[in-house]
Amino acid sequence: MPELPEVESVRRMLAAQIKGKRIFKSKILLPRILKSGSLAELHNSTILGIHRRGKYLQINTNTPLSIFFHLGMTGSLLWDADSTGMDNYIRAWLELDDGRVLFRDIRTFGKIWIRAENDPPWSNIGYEPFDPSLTADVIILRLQKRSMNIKTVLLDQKLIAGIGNIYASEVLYDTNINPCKPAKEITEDELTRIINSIRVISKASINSSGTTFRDFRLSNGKEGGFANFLKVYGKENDPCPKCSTNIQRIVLSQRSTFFCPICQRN
DNA sequence: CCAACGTCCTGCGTGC
DNA sequence: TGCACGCAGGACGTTG
Repeated sequence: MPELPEVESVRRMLAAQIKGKRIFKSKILLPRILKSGSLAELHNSTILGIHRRGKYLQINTNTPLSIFFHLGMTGSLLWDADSTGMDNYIRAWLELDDGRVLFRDIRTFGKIWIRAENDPPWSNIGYEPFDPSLTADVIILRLQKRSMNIKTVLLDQKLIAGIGNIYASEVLYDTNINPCKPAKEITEDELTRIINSIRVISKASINSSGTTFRDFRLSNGKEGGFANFLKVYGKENDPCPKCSTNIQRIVLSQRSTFFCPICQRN
């Protein structure tokens, strides 16, 4: 489940692999992943850069059009220099000067859009976690309108962009906040701690090239290293690193949620 | 506006 | 051993 650190890790590696190169050809193997436009519109254009917004990636070209990607659950963008990466899960590819970018996606929740550079597919997307203008005081009023538990609200991309199921659990564990706590009861001080923790954990994860829990791969096909540093996600019945109580797994809004019942009592 | 829940999809783990 | 089934979840659509 590529979240902000995973998408950012892909962005950095892929940028080094494809920046400045020309798109000669392309192929969509699974048409329903293409949500707007046509890759053919980008043939003979040059890749100028690659950007991230939340969990979205945007490849900018020397035309008014960009290619936007969302990796969904199991999507990956792979740099395939020697044409050895083709398999049954490749859903699209771009042929560049000296290799291919493969869009590989097992569960096919990923999406591609060809749209104007300044007309992205996201709407009402929330703050970037590293945006300095994101402070507790600017979103506390919106939080206080939500009766839903804080863990589920952290997954809402319209509030803060980029948090997914893994980091929502990790951040609340780091801040000793119970995932079931109604968002409206979160204090401004707690929200400040949450924002800070999102930044610290995201940065640490990016430094390890993200979390490979099962399917995530970097654009060179390798796994991210942050799974070794997860404290609670996927750790049901393992001892809490802080107090040794068994980590619990519960389901909130149909999503697995992991927490320490002692450290995160409140 | 918000919440609840279904939908999409395929590999894998479980249980009979 | 083999097969059926349920689970995993990001974003969005529908319903209330």
